[in-house]
Amino acid sequence: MPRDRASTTARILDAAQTLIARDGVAAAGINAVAEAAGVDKVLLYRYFGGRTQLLRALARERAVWPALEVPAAADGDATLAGDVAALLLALARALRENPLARRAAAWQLAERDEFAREISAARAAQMRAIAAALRARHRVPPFLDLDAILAVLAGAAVHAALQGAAPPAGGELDLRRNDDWLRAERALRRTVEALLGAPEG
Amino acid sequence: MPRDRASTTARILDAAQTLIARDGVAAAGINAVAEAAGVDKVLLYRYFGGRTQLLRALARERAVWPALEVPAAADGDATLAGDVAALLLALARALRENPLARRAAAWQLAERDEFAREISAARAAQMRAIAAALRARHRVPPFLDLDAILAVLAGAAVHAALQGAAPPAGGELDLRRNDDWLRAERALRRTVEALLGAPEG
DNA sequence: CTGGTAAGTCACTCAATAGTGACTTACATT
DNA sequence: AATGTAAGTCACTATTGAGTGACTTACCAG
Repeated sequence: MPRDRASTTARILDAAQTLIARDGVAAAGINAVAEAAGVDKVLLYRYFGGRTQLLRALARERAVWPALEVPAAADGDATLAGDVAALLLALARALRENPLARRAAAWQLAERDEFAREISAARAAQMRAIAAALRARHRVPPFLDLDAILAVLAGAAVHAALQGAAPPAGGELDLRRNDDWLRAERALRRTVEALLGAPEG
Repeated sequence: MPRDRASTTARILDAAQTLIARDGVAAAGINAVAEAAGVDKVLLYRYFGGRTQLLRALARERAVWPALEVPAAADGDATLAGDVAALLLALARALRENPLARRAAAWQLAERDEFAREISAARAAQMRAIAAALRARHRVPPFLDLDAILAVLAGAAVHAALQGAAPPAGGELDLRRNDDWLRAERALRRTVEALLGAPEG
């Protein structure tokens, strides 16, 4: 192990990320992270200050919340319903495929510590960006409460991704299986289209 | 403290319930529960067998997942959309007002232990009951994937209730406030009506 | 009144947690 | 070559977690 602060901090963050993705945020304790990184735990305190600050650094420097391609320019073909559906499906799929983001999302729903707040902030910023982009691209009818609709439907997307990571309890959709997942996606797409004006899907 | 097994076990379950409602499932450790119940921890092992079995007993004997009034008889006035909306809103409200159920729901989304499975089972059973009741009461058009729709929209309801228990990160809806909560409820109700055929709400 | 059973108490073990103080060693600058 | 600084190592504390063995005491049946 060379004496290289930059590579050491990177390895610490990598280790924390891996542990969280595999076993959840609670599993990323100082001792566990230090051991996984192959580094003395004193260095975690020196470089980050403690567990809280380690997690904060992780939330800020790594993509703990998935980044989405927000449609930017105006596009004559695009409909509000189509854009919303595309964004929500992209969100659901990103969470489904990114264990770190999934664990972070679950943590954000369950806990109230600083890490949860950090994730909430990233999430809220993204929602704001999406809402702004949609309003820039489309004329949103004034009777549509776009913020509330986005909050509710994004919740559905997030929830589906989280639920899909857990074994189902029988009789329900098994969102780990691809066919059931597609049924859920379809339901979500149809929902958006029914709500926001529907080209046939 | 009288020598009374029944009342002791009840106090243990009460204590576990209170701790979970206040600080989450992880806070309901053997030591913490025993202390909160005013009981020696040996009794937890004697009467339940260990932490895992304690939680299982709790899941089975207390209402860890909120019970809903599922509409039973056929009612000429009832519409599918109306029934679904009513059920989803009842679910969201029940979770919003029941901290134990909220913590359980969050746990079920985040963890994979036996307690999580127990909650999933209760949840899945409820969903099955609801779907069955709806099919008994209404003719569901064959092109509607009712199971998928219920899964996605119940997810939205659950997610909203969980999100509403956490402080918001700015710029978003604050679902702890009643007016924002009502906006979300409205969005959900309109969504259901748009999807399933809409009497004006 | 006696004895067995179950309720409750006490005092531990073992492992893992966060966090700290004191030390050694590499390395770049002077 | 001397030296200060920062990287890395070692050994420790204090707390908390789950779980167990051995004890005392209340109470009910005979």
